[in-house]
Amino acid sequence: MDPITRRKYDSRARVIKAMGHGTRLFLVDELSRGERCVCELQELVGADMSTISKHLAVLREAGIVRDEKRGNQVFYSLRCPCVLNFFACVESVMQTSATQAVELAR
Amino acid sequence: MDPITRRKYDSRARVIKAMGHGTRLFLVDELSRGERCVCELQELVGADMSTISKHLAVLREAGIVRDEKRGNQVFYSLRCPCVLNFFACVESVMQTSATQAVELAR
DNA sequence: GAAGTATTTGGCTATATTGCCAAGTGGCCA
DNA sequence: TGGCCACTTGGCAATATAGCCAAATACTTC
Repeated sequence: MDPITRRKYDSRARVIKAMGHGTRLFLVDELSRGERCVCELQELVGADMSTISKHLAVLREAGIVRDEKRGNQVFYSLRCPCVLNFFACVESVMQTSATQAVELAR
Repeated sequence: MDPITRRKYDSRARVIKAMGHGTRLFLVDELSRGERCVCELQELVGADMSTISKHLAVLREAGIVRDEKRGNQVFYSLRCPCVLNFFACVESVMQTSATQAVELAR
């Protein structure tokens, strides 16, 4: 694989990788219902606020979410709602795996 | 987040995470054009065969690809082609980021 | 300006991932 | 059986990631 191609796939992978974490996937799912401030998200996840902030930074740097400061709060929202399409596909991957596991067990 | 919910998002994330690597993304893209044996993929990527094999194992364990041994070769193919939909979304995320970067620079 | 709230950043340790080499496995053919 | 080929597995070192605490920043309100 030549360096140009490699870079192309690496940069695409960076976006996907940003979604590849349980907490961040949850954050994306929650943001699909509308913008949320960090403290609301922290409440929902139940981790340290610094942890949530760092996860949100990963999503922001990947271009998946946008942040907007209002007063002393920061509101996050989805920038590309198409990432929600991942969920359906993931479900079908897991479904297929489960189905095959059952069939193998017979 | 309660343990059940956490597990749900963690297992979904595992599938997405499997795609979150440049080489694996390339493998998926290549497999979208049809089944390939490990040595063909190795040729294309240009890494050690053991490295390719391990990447394929990650994709297989995530349920994204299937392997089939024929003779002394192992052929891999996509099990859930819906993962290809990720590409279009990733492009649009990167497009949006790039657009915004340009606008901020003005 | 001081104090309070919301968030980010720095720094650290624990853990996970990556990629190579070497060794093991299984099928094919002489 | 012996050797070869395709592939997987084990093991290791380098690097990246996760999550906590503490400290810094930013905004608001008094």
